[in-house]
Amino acid sequence: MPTPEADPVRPLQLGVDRGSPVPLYFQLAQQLEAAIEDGTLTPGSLLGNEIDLAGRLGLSRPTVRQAIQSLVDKGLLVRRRGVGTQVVHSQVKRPLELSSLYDDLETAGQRPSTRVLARDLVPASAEVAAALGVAEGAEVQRLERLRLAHGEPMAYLRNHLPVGLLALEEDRLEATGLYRLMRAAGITLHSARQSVGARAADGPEGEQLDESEGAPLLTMRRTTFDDTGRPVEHGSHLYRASRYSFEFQLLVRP
Amino acid sequence: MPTPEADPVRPLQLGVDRGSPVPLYFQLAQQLEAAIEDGTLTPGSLLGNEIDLAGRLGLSRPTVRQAIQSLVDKGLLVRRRGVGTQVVHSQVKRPLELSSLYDDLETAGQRPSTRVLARDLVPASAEVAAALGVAEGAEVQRLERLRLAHGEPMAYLRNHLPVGLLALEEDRLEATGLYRLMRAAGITLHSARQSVGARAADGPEGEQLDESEGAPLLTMRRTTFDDTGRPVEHGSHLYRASRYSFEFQLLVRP
DNA sequence: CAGTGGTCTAGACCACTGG
DNA sequence: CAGTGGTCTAGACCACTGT
Repeated sequence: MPTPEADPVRPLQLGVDRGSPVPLYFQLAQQLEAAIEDGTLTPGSLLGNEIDLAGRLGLSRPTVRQAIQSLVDKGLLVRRRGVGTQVVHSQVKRPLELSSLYDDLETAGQRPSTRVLARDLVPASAEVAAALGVAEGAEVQRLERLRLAHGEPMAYLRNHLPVGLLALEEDRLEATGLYRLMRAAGITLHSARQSVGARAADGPEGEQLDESEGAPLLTMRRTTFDDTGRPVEHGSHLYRASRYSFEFQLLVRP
Repeated sequence: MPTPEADPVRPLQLGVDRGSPVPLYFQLAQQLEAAIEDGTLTPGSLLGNEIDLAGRLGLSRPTVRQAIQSLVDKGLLVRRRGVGTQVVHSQVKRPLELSSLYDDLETAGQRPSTRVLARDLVPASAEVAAALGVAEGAEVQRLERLRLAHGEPMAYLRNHLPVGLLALEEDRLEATGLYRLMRAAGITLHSARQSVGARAADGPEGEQLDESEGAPLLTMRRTTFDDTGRPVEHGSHLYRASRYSFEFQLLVRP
């Protein structure tokens, strides 16, 4: 067996700008990522050892390691002790953003729109209370929307939010997604816990979504947290299975 | 508004064993994680600054930072410049492992079992070829199994693997999950790309799964990659929606 | 302003891999 | 055995936060 794809760095132009406010490790990471994306660094190729790379760039080894580590975390590089650092073999697409259905549809060129069905204060059910960390029966904001693409219904969205977190203005809700409103309000979304299942539509649900009774629906419950770990939203949504599926990526943490 | 929950470290017993082969930063991270889990470090409490912590433990600051950073990556801590490091407010459960249905069921005490329906070599379909990175029509290993819990069918599992990757012995397939076999064979699973949807069962599917025709089924397609980015498995599975849903966590990468 | 985390340096020794 | 990444140290300066 030949040695693993020997292919040290060649026409690879690396260099950092010490005048820039962008951290050096980040500049390096960006350049490496770009080189991987555009094929200058081919899958399987070795990166050359950290010490040389640091010397060539005029950086210290920890700084170079920080850049490399960030790409390892993204799944673009693999490190093996005694071997070296190589580019992964197949381009593993990056994990999906925590995005809203609205953004997903817009990205896909589907011309999304929203019809607000309800927007009021209600007492929290047991499920909502547990998700948002409030007392059962305490007031929470409720939001029910129908999401359409090309004028056709795609999903029935029901959300609950802590009171006072966000001003929900109807015209803005119809023009964009909930997550974008949150980000615009200075909320840093951090993580979400989701549960995806399926069930048959009952009569009224089917009518709202233009499906017949008994048609399969995708169900999604999601609680979203900000960067301090506080829950900022709980959703319980129904999607037409004929029109929508969830795509996502799992990463194994070593 | 009072200052954020003031609560410096008090009865927290930290200390590292320099004789241990376990890295110092890892020892510290484990102790902090345990303190968060058992409530010694309460949500919102501040950790005290890194310099002090390092001095108190006889470690350097970078080592302490490495420990803290690993917990930030896990979503257990939040750092804010000028403020400090605090424990997140709600316990965000850790992201799910890349686990097999078999393990999930076993963990839930559901006594899983497996019936192997097919185990042979077949030409790759377009979908399988694209997922595994082989030519269309090239030979791949096929595996079809019925997964049961308490003797009741839960899912119909169809997998395709590159030839020669793994010896699939029927008795071992019936006693455990595919992922555990892979790990035992020295394959390091790294990431997976998934797509989850729903559709109605057709006649034969319903019969296999003990559901009537038209019953909602959860569908899952998944391609799994090892740590070099090479695809090691592609699955196309059907789950009884009445018995199963997917739980997972999304993390936003800053 | 004082205090925090964010970045960076220039070394060191160790553990593992491969030939 | 030589070469790699993994870990660790003891400093330094900067950027941001709150009062």
